[in-house]
Amino acid sequence: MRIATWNVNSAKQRMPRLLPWLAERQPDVVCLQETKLTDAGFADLFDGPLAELGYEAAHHGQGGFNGVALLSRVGLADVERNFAGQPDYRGATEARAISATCAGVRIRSLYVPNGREVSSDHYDYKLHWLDALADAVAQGPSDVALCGDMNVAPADADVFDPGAYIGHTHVTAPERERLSAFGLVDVVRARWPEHDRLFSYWDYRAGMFHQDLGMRIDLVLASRPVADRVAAAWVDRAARKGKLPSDHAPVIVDLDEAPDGDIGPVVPPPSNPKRGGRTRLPQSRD
DNA sequence: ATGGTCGCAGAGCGA
Repeated sequence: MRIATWNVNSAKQRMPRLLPWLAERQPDVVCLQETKLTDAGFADLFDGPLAELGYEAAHHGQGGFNGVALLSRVGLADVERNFAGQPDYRGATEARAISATCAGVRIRSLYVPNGREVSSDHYDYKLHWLDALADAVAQGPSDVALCGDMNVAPADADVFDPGAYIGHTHVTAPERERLSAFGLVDVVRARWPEHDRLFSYWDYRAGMFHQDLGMRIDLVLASRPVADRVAAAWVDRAARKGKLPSDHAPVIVDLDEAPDGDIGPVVPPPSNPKRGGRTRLPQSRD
């Protein structure tokens, strides 16, 4: 099963990139963020084309800002908008989370609040939002993947220059502690532990993408049973190139088949016949 | 090239 997550920065503007990308990459489950559409607006634009490509879709939007969606061609059960205990911002619930069960995995498409400035009310909102999400995830099923724009770079290797971010959001200890507190596996980092160029977001301004001056803030955080199935995990940089790109690239994760509980106990292989003494490798006799 | 990137909205703000 292939899972992808992509902050598209307006699904309407990204439609000419998104639909061909789906056809090319063939993800089974797609988490979208920043659709910037109402549910009706998303349905009008995407229901037809997505059905054509074989996807069911669930969208949670408000129009203008935020907006998240889940696309699936392997089932989309128990769709949940927001999450239990999700905090409001200045009295309003924002469209930043949608969840569903797809092929046995609880998938959450998340757009974590930006935080704007350290010591702003938006930063406090971000930390509370992550705390509440951790509580909700802890109450949920054991096979889970949090996918989306976390607006936190987990480590210094996840920004192009740690010095450039001193005093900024996305890299502070409280934000990073919130990510760790999920107790989940950052599957792209786990797959590429030494890489320092795994960025998923580059500012549109000043040729940042061209110079590869980015951040890795789009993550797939998986519970151990799901992380143990990861066969591939990568950032699809090609989707950030060319005309009318989002400022984020998609993250793609391939999972092997879930272990099947119905096949019974594994039968041990027959033991090797005794040969008397140590087994020897074939010797060349030239 | 006297701007500087987008998107939403239809001015300035959010990212």
